Formats: sequence, structure tokens, C-alpha cells
Amino acid sequence: MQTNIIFNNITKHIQISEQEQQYFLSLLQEKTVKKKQVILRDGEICKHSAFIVSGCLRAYTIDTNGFEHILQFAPTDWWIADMYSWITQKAGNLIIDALTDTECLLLGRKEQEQLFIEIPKFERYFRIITEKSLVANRQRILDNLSLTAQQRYALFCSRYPTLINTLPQKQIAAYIGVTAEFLSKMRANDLKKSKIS
Amino acid sequence: MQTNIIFNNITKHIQISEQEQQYFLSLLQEKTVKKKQVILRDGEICKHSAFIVSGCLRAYTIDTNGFEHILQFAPTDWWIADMYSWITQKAGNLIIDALTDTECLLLGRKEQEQLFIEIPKFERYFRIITEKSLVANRQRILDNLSLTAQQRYALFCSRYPTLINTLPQKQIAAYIGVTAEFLSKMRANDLKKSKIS
DNA sequence: CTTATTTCTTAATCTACATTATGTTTTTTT
DNA sequence: AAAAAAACATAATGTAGATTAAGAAATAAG
Repeated sequence: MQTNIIFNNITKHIQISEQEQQYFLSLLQEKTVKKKQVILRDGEICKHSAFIVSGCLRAYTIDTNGFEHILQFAPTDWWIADMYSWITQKAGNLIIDALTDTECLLLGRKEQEQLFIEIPKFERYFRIITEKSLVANRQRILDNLSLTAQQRYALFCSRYPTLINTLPQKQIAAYIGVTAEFLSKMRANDLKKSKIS
Repeated sequence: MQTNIIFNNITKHIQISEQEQQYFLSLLQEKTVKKKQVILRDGEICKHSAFIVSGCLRAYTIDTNGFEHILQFAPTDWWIADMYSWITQKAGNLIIDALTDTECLLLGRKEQEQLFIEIPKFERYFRIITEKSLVANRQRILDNLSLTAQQRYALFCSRYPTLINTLPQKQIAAYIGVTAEFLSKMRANDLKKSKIS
């Protein structure tokens, strides 16, 4: 597995020595996940945070009517976890599964705590990426409050150009908050308009 | 100003000595804000993060149709900032103003960085509260995706019982993502139902 | 290569919530 | 205490997006 991807990510935020890299690596656990395989179920405790080396996972819920609502996609270079369950070590309500065959690196909560004690710099790393994630999530809330479905779709396309071609439309619909049928309709409209101009 | 509120908050997460308290306090700046006073405008750089000692601030945007969308309320014991602008020190897009007369403590970004160097424990404090904030924001995204307006209002009532009696309904409407008219209608319906049962 | 499964499209109908409008009550200002 | 402004309520009408349904296209599985 290509472990250099994770160090590339880390060294954008903090500097670490070869030794520190080795120690960090020793805390991680490699895992491969087959497409459609579920790695965290509703009601379970999230024991690990996963860093994606290749492939794509997703975190979502299923509502009382059986509809899926996607909180997060995690392609290469992203972390994913049920953050609530991960930090409290109580039962969560998210499901995490694989949209494609995926390779990832798992970090246990205990291992993370140990890491912060051994190499405090890593606390900075996680603080920074948590801040960035918070900023993105806050923006998404405002987008959901203030934009139409059309605008949210356009924004998704510009923000995640890679995912548009990799993911099925219904997954994107479940992320931006519309039905697959309505997304299909919007795309048909967009196409008509682009032919005119 | 009651500075013990902030230390009460901090010591829930980390232990600090009297000396460390004094140092931290020396980095803060007291500020009082009158109701309706704006402390951060759209397009400005967010120089400070504010901890609320008393009163209530809010962070919001105004869309192209002139409608307000509220990202966050900050009553006593909460931090508020334009997180994007705060961490990048670039121009942000949030407006922050006061819903009631408010007393708060301001922490500059530079001062925060200095703090992390002088007393690394504080990096832990901010990591933890950022994690908690992230969890809350992620839950709000899922709520917005999966719940009806009725359910979101009920949830707001149970989650923030204090705010319901303090804040005007139109502010709550702009937070849960409905018009003030529709919230009023929902409340009338709720009332009818509660009279029957 | 064939069948089954999943994904995507189109279209008619429906509904939760927005918009517009008008009046009332409460709060703020003078 | 009067006047102005803001907040709240009610109701008619409008619409973005949901629901239902049913066929077509693409992927996956045997």
C-alpha cells in the first residue's frame, strides 16, 4: 500500500522526521474494503478513523422512509469516521461503506491519544485538519440554506470535479439533498440550455 | 466582566495553573457590543474569535434576494468567529452582529498561535472544542437533509430550550431554514394539536 | 454471452413550503 | 405616553422539488 500519500498530507501541515514517520506508521493498520462492503453500521461504536489511500468510502444515514442521506464522500487523501462516535466512543448513527474497492489506513482512538502524548505535533495536525473540515461543513450548511438545487449541483460539480465522473448520480443526489429523479431532470435542463448557447 | 466563565469552560477539557490563567487572560481583550451592532462585515478579515460572557451574537449571510441565513447563534459560554476567515486570515463572507447587548472576550489569531507555543495544552483545548463543533455541524447537515421543517423546529426547541424564549421567531426561522410566515403557521398547528390532546 | 441488477430518463401528479398581502400585537424610540 | 418600528399571525396563491410509475440504458454477475 502507498503509505507516502498520508505523509504527503501530514507534511503539508507539520514537519516530521523519518523516525516519527515510522512510529506513526506503527500505529496504523492497513485495510482493504471491497465495493459495497460496510465497515461501520448504525448503532456501532466507531473504533477507527480511516485515511483513504485509494478508492472511495461514504458516510450516510437512512431515514424512516428508507432514503439515504450522504454526509461525506471520502476519496483518496481524505479521512473518514463517525466523528461523534469516534470522539465519544459511544454508539453512533452513521453507516460507512465502500463505493469502490478501497485501500485505507486505520487509526484507533487510543492510538491517536498515545500519538498526541508521544509526538505533540500531531495534535496540531489533527487540530488543523479538523478546523478545515469544520469550515467546509459550515459552508455546506449555508449553501443548503441559501441555494437552489440547481445551484447546489453546479457548486458540487465545480468543487468536486473528479467525483462527478466516478460516482453514480444517485449518490450525488443523496449528497446535495434532492431525489435522483429531480437531479436527472435538472441535468436534462442544463443540457438543453447548453445546446442553445 | 465575569472572566471565570471562560476558565470554567476551559477546565472542562484541560487543567491549567493560576499562572497559565493569568497569561491566557493577558492575551484577551474585553469588548461590549450593543444590540444590533455589527462586529464583522461581509468581505472583512476576521481578526478575532469571540467568547461570549453574556448576551448573544449571531453569524449569518444575506443571499441575493436579501434573505438572512443564520449559521450560528452564540449565547453565553460559546465561541464565535468566521472560521474560514479566522484560520486563513483572508476576507470572509459572514456577518456577525449582536441580538442583545453582549459582553465578550476577544482572542486574536496571532495571540492564539503564541498561546499554542507558550502553553501547548491550549492546542488540545481548541482541538477538542473544534471537534465538538464539527460533530454538531455534521449532525445539522444530516438533519437538514432528512427532516421536515416541523421536525427541525421541534429539534431546535429540544436542543436549545433557552434560546426559544430569548430569540425572536424570525431568527429561529432563519436558522432552521424556513420563512418566518411558515414557522408561525407551524406553531399555530402545534398549538391546535396540543389543545386537542 | 446472457440474464439480472442497478442506474438513468421522462412525464404526470402531488405537496411542503415560499410568496404576497394585509392586519395585529409587541417592542423600541422619542 | 405617543409614534415608529419591528415582530407575529392569518390566508390566498404560487412553485420547487417530491412522489409515483414505467421504460431504457448501462453494469455487473453467472
